[in-house]
Amino acid sequence: MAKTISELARAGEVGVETVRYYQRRGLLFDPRPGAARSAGRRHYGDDEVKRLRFIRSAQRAGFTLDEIGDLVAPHRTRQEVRSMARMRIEKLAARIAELESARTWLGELVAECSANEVGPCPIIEAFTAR
Amino acid sequence: MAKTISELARAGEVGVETVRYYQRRGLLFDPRPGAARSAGRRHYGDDEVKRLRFIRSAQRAGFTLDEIGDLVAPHRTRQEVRSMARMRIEKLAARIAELESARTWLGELVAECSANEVGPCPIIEAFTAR
DNA sequence: ATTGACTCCGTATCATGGTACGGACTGTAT
DNA sequence: ATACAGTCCGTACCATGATACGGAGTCAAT
Repeated sequence: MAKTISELARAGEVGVETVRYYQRRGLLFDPRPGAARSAGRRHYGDDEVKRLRFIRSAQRAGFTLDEIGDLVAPHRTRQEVRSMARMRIEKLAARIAELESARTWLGELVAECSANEVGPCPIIEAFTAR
Repeated sequence: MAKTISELARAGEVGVETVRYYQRRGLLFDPRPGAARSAGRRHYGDDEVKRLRFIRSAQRAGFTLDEIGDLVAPHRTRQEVRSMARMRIEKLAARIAELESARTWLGELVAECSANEVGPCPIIEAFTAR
């Protein structure tokens, strides 16, 4: 239950320096007031692991650390949080569409390039100018 | 046909400073040898526009500028270019899957949070630790 | 009791992709 | 001919998200 910083880091699949960085940014609880410390060492519980994992999930969803800071701010209402989540969902949809069209584009270039082996590569043709 | 830098930038939908940055990085042809210059001013043609647009497309597909530099390097073969493209397609697929699962995750949190208006917000619950 | 791993803290550095600034100069319109 | 916008060049700065470093202290096993 009581973890050291490196155990917390491992549990969250990040580096120790990253945990410390998140603490500096105020994203992770930093038990300064001596409460959960002993001899200068901090100790962390499952709540911290949970929060660290939340941060990573939110990052994967494309939230920036600033936005995550906003999200976990003390006085956020359910309405506010939901609206942030919904905005992110929209941006995700847009980004997914963009990546999908990029994938299609690249796929076409590859197919075209593989089709005939002679002449200039169509992919390379796509950016001629030397 | 013969464009100034700001016309090139507009055509590629980037800022002038960005064009200059790409030149510094060797991604865009920089007509230093006086050829396509007059009185210290550079001039650009459609080939440059094409290349600039290619760079932007490649970026949208997730290539880094370094990778794009590799891609447009002088002695790239068709095979090499195709293999880089295929690798990128795989990463795109992975990234798309990740974003889709993030979207699902967020969608579920929002639905859950909207379902009942009482008690703690499930989204906020997802990151408890203060 | 000594060693080796870990912790804490502050500060510095990195990678990526730009954006901004200041000064000198120049093309174009009036 | 003068003003104004645009250009060139070098260098500096920005945001984002880490990662590294050095020195001092400390815990835990041998």
